[in-house]
Amino acid sequence: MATLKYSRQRESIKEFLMTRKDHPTADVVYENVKKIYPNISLGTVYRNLSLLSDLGEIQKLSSFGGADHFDGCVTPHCHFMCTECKRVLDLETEDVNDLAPKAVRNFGGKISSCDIRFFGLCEDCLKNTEV
Amino acid sequence: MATLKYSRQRESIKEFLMTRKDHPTADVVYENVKKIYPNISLGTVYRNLSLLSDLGEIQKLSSFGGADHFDGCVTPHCHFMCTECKRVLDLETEDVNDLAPKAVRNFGGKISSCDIRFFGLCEDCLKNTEV
DNA sequence: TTGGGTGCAAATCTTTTGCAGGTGT
DNA sequence: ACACCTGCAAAAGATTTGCACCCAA
Repeated sequence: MATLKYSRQRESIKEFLMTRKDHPTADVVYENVKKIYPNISLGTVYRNLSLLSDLGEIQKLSSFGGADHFDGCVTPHCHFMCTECKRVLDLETEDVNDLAPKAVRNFGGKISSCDIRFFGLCEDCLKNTEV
Repeated sequence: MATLKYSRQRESIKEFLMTRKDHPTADVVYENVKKIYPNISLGTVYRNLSLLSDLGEIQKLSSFGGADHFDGCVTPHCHFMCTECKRVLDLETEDVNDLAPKAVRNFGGKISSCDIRFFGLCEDCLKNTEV
């Protein structure tokens, strides 16, 4: 069995994610954790992001088109991606994450989670479009 | 300007997608269309899937973890992915796709679409688990 | 001591792209 | 004929993995 062992790299990766309000990609995590552990490798970052995600300590936001994004906040919440600047943001919503599964009809399987994503223009890009 | 020109390959790709209830990946599309046009290349499949998706004639379901899936049905509806067998299915639901955007609070941007995905065990995998 | 963790590099997988030649209009 | 489209292959981007060494328990 896989006994989890402490690693400063994993700790640092998780800490970094917690301090970020945006949702960095593995690459961005790598660049930043490298400031603390210059020898860390991208492979280690991927391995730990994947491990933390399996443990449910972080959330993996699979492909919004390009590279995966990672979210240090695991409370269910919706995400928004700007089709212009590609930024990924959190969204405040009523409790759609609870409601959505209840809207499902005629399904014999078992739903355990749901992921809601919105697309459109973020506030900044909307302003630029109006000009 | 890009004037659209007919191509039997594109036609065949779209036709194939319409006949499928599941949501094949580019690779599966390629393997199947090759039965009709043995010389078709994977690049052409990708180019046309991307083009059709831009035209709004098909729907691209970006990364459920691995390769993108494509859906010949463009009416808004939710999708489900089995965490066990990785199958992607359509789900019948109340009109959450209309409701979800209305649940958003304090957002200054403009939402133009939403994508709802459920995860869990499909009917078949649920049965196998119970055994 | 022992098995998990790491760095490095190579490999894999998915998708995109440049180019020369083919084809619809 | 002109512009778009195709096949092919190489390139690009993201992620995984094999291996020898390192380190926490």
